[in-house]
Amino acid sequence: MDGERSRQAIVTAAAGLATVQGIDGLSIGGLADHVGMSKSGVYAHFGSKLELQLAAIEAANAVFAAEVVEPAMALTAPLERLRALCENFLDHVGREVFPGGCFFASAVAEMGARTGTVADVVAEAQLEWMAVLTDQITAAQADGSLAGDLDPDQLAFELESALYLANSLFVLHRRADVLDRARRAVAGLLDRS
Amino acid sequence: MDGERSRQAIVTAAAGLATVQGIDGLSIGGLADHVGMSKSGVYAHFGSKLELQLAAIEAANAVFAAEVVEPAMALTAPLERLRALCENFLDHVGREVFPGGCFFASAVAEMGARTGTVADVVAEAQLEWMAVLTDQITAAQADGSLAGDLDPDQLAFELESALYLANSLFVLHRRADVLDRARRAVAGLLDRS
DNA sequence: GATTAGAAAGAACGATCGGTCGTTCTAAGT
DNA sequence: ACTTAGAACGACCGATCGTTCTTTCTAATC
Repeated sequence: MDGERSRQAIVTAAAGLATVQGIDGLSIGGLADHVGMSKSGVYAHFGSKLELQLAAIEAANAVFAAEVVEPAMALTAPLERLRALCENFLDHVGREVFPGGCFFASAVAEMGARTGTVADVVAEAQLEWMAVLTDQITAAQADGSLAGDLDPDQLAFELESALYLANSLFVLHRRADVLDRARRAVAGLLDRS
Repeated sequence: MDGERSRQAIVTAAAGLATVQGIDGLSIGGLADHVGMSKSGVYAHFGSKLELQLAAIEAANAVFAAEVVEPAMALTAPLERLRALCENFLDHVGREVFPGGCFFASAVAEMGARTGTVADVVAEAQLEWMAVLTDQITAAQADGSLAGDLDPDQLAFELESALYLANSLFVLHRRADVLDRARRAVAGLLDRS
């Protein structure tokens, strides 16, 4: 039916608005105006605000997978996958897919100190993303393209830290050069061995 | 008078609550309950919510200066100041001075994509903090304790990225080992030359 | 002791919040 | 042609939001 298409439009708009107003600050009325529908028309697609929030997270996850993870995983060499993961992330931020930058970066910052289902889902998504990085690091160590004596979790932390700060500063100051700062940091981390 | 003391208590509580609920998500009624006053009693100290938010930022800035910046600046060697700035920050986060971690980290993430006075003040505070780091880097280069050919802004970015991610992950997962990850990253950046 | 300034309380305002309900319209099934 | 399911609407609910107003209490001033 036609309902699935409008539901998708609502959920995509919700994910974008959530990067600016927050997942919690997102209002159903404002979302309805943004997609040109009535408040109850939007609400009918979800039984509660919680379900809307979870659907928005799911939509953001799909966007992130399609833009960042999957194109990198299409490569074969682990080190090249790792480079692509970082570059795809920075490119994804720079293209301003969401007005507030990476959805999960803003979600982590907003929900980090809170409890509840949304916070749990966000925390789990963050762990999964770090695991994607760590997996490729250990694989790159196994095939000899990264030094075997380094700590995979430590390297993943240092890579993610550059990506994470670049996203925040790009959104805050709207200057593209912070993305290049992150690219240089990533190159420094991966080319050292 | 006694009014200044209660105003200080309100503003300190507001800064703490803002790291969990957000500067915008902070409600005056909830803040009043938290400090054991009536809503209008709290409100009387500030003419508007905007003034309350600005006062909370000012209070957080004072806490940050007293806990992180000033103790580091009491040292004399620029490189030791730099180390102390990073360590004081991580220690400040680990002691959970604010329940949501570093006030400005959450403020940057929340206000990054928005416009208005609060967003401007937060953005300026972030620039000032980065300038504190950069100043000590260039000073350390001048006295020979850091390599002269490295880019101060790049090193400041990489240091801050470790601190910034450590703060977010500590708040999100409540695991103290991410602070040690950041300590190792900082040591790697400063001991390389 | 009367006056006064400031701190806090209490009630109420318009607006908006998440959420509910009944209705209308449309398109497919029989 | 009649029925039915689903999409969307408009009106409304109680609660809470920021904000304003008036009142009460207290402590210092003259």
